[in-house]
Amino acid sequence: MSDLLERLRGRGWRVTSQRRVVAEVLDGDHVHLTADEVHARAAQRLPEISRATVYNTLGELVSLGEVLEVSTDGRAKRYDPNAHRPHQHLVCSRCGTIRDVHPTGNPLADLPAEERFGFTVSEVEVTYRGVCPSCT
Amino acid sequence: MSDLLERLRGRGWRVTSQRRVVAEVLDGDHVHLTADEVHARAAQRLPEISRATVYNTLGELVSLGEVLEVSTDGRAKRYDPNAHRPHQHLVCSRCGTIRDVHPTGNPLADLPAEERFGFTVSEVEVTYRGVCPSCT
DNA sequence: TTCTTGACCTGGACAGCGTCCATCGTAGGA
DNA sequence: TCCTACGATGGACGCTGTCCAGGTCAAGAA
Repeated sequence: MSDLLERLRGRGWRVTSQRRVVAEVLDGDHVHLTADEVHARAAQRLPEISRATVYNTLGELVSLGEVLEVSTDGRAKRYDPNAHRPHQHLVCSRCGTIRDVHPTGNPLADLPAEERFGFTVSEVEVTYRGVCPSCT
Repeated sequence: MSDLLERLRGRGWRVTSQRRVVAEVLDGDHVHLTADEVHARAAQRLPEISRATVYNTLGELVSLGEVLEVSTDGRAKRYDPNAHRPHQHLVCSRCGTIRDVHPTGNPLADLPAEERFGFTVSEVEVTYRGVCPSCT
């Protein structure tokens, strides 16, 4: 994640303290924070950072393909920094915990032509649901 | 869908005109209405029906397993009356149209034990995304 | 280092979706 | 027909996300 800012600077991004803090908050594995959580953590380091800036920065990171948007519960969207390794999600139905998982096989191949209704299908998103060890 | 009301009455549901209208609106194939759309259509037949009642009724139908909740876009949830035949969804990224589809294979089997992190996995949700014929 | 400027940040207003609650109405059994 | 508990109403409220006018500052130029 440290070279993320360099990559963005190379694309003409102005590197500000706000953007740096948002990028730092989104570092790590199995990170799936809501915009509000990102804002709360960013505000610990930069108390005056505004909600609008967090939303803007997250939106930019998503358009640039550096962060994925995940909505597993129909409530707040979550932001997943693990955008460069394809993966799916495993969600606990009780507590909402999310893990990145790597299924075998290619679900795109499982959709026969006669089930495509003329669509040009380009993506598949798989969400596994169950109960995590702590909630069992 | 006509026996739905009978089934619900058998479970102790009080059948009111509001619940009947909501159930009727949700009849058909490839129906994926938002709560607001359900309310608008219900109000054509029963002008005084309230938003709260529509939300309550939809929530009850979901808990009873008669209707599925689908959130494909992170915005309003959609309600799918086709709850008794397992299926997945194909969504147009441009216009948002949703089709029910039936992939081959069993995605649950594609998640190896070492990728389950101790979860008891019980469900999979697959969303295919692409561009529909009208938007091409 | 200082200057300049346009991209960026801020805070608040606003909109969409959904929930809650006190009160009123009514389905369905006695 | 009457009673009553379950359901409907609608308005207030909360959360998530967007937009905007005005103030601020990163980074290149000199």
